[in-house]
Amino acid sequence: MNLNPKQEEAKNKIDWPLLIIAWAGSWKTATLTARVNYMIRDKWINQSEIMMVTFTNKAAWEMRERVAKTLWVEAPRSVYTKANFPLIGTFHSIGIFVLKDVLSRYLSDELAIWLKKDFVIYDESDKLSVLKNILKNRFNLDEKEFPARQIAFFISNAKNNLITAKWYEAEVDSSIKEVVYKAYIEYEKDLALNNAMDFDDILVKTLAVLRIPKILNEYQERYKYLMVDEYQDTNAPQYEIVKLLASKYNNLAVVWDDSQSIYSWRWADMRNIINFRKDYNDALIVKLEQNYRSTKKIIAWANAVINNNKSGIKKELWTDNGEWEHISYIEAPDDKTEASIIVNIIKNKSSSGLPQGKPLQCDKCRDAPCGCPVINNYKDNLILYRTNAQSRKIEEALMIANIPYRVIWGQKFYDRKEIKDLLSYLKVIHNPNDVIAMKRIINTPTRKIWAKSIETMDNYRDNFGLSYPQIIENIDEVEELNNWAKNAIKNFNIIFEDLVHFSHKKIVAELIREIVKLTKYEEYIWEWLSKEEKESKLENIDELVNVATQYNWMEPRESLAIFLEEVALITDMDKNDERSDYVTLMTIHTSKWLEEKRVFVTWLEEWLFPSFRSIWEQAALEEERRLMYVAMTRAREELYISRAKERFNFWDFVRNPESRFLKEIPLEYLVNYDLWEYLNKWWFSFWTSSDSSSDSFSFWSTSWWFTGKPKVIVKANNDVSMFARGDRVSHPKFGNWIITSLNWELAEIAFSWKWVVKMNIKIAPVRKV
DNA sequence: CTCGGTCCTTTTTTT
DNA sequence: AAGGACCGAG
Repeated sequence: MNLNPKQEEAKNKIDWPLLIIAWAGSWKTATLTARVNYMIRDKWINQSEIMMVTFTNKAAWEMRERVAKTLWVEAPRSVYTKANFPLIGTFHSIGIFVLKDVLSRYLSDELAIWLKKDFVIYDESDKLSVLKNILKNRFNLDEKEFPARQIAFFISNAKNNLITAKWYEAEVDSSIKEVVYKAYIEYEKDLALNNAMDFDDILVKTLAVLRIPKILNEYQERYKYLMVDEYQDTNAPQYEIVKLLASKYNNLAVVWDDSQSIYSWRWADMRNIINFRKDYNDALIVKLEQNYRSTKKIIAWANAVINNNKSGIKKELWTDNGEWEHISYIEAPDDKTEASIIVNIIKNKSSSGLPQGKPLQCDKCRDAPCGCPVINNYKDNLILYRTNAQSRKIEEALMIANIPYRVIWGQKFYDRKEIKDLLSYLKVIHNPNDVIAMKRIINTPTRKIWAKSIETMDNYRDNFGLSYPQIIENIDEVEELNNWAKNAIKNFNIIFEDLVHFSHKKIVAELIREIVKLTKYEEYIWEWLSKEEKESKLENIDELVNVATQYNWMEPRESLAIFLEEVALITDMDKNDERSDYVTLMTIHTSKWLEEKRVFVTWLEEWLFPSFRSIWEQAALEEERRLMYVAMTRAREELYISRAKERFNFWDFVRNPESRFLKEIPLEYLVNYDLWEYLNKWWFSFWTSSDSSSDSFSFWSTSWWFTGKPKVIVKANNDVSMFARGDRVSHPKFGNWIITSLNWELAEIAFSWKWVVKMNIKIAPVRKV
């Protein structure tokens, strides 16, 4: 790929502070790749002296891929690979990398942190259960008055502003902060006792370690060339980390775009750029303003919207691309119609659904529209919304139309009970001090170790400073427990020790299987679930094993440790998809790293987008507007924006005025979608397509997690006479419903008391309960 | 006291 | 979907 002069300039300045202002679609990733390649191939810089920080793991993966390609080597699978290759990862993964390295070479005392090498990472729910325990059992506080979530928020806020528990006292100015202060101290104690870190700690501890001159010096010498992408979304600890690392050689390049800063709620601080300018007042500034992604009309629109923001640099994004299609505005009467219209547009524009599936794709079109009669795939469509919960209506419409899709959620897969259970086993095997994990699994599956026994052990732990494994091993000494309880605990210990033993011999994938076997986890699932749920849980377990096989090439205990670390940071969106043909749905936040040929931006109503939480405050509102800008600039060729006059939201029907962002868009390119003509067609096709004669009709479900493979839940062919009005039916996706009306095959099914959905009961994957 | 079943609530955005 | 509250059975 040829770089333009600006990109070339950014590529060549490698031994000087550099600020790359790179606006949406300016091929900054390509520029960064070229820059790394230039360092290595032209300037003979040692590969392992280069560090690049990305915002997501997905971006890191892609970056490693791209860099590897230009170097003709295979891309390392993770940050941890010891090969001679640049270190490319997120702040969090690099932080863990640093901590592990340092902890293996120094004693914790020297580092002035309590962390030990086998630390674990607590996710949001682990964090909450630690806090709940503190608030309820130690402080005896009412959860309504002092919700754990809120306390967690304050603590997180403190950490990200680099305020330690000890120093928090100065912040106390209200009764809630009084509680926060006390809880913060206890919380830190608990983490230390469990050798655990939360997400914020990863950054804070990394910074703490780098503040030790000797260690800082080591790292400065090791990584002399630094690059930070998405610099506008860095927070205080991240800023400090970068500043320290770069302070010796000053070879720091940051990529920045204030119009795409959408993470202030995670304490991203836009002022970091001001600090950067102060720290490096001689930095070279390069502006990449040419957009290679979108059509002229889309760019003009996006510019118009973003320039309504008072703060930030004025955007002068431009492009050489053609004008192409107008942008369409869909103003639907209600949310169901909104979803139907979108789905129908996709259906009409896609050739993938055709029975004989024509050969797809013109090679030229991959990079830019070439004017050929382009054939469209489902995968060319990206549907965006403000919050995860908004995917539902669109999913329904897609299911009815039999279009494969996948929903990308932030985390989800690792939030599922069965996955958390199995991971907790792994965590306890890895680090027996992990109390949260221990408590989760000690009685899962049920082995009659009840709350009372656990409470007793907790007391021992608190009063004598013993760890759970120590207590369990010497359970006979615990006087408060009767023999019956002791035996239950001993039985657990037998399994546990077997597993620990096993973990030294076999890799983590096999260890997971062994856990399922020894704990009789399948039987446990068997007992309390319906068939579909059970199957999906078993599939999830298989998938977990599948993911774990990536670590097969390592030593057993190493595979366990690294698997756990990566799992803590991985989210749903990080997994590479296999380019199968499906429509993708996700939040705008998640979409930041990608682009698509045809993009739909939905729910453009006041209160929803911009969110009702943001409209009262200028700064928050401007962030919502940036979000709109990000959404629009994802589109390469076609952009649709939609709203519904009435919709079901927050458990009620609401009518909100159109979003202010709509009014900020210049009318000249706007086309109103022809609703009425279209609606007639749609209803017609809707009823005929759900005709019972289509035997091969199958429902595609969400398979938002890991594999990215859409899969068939049910090819239903129900006996309609089985159903009657008033029946309760269960749907694998939507749960239990009630049939409120039934007209031949067409049923109206109610979820809660107000929300009614029509579906064809013969083919819908429902069954009677 | 201890357990297990049922009903109710939850939801901004994610490393 | 899953944790918490609540209640009835043992």
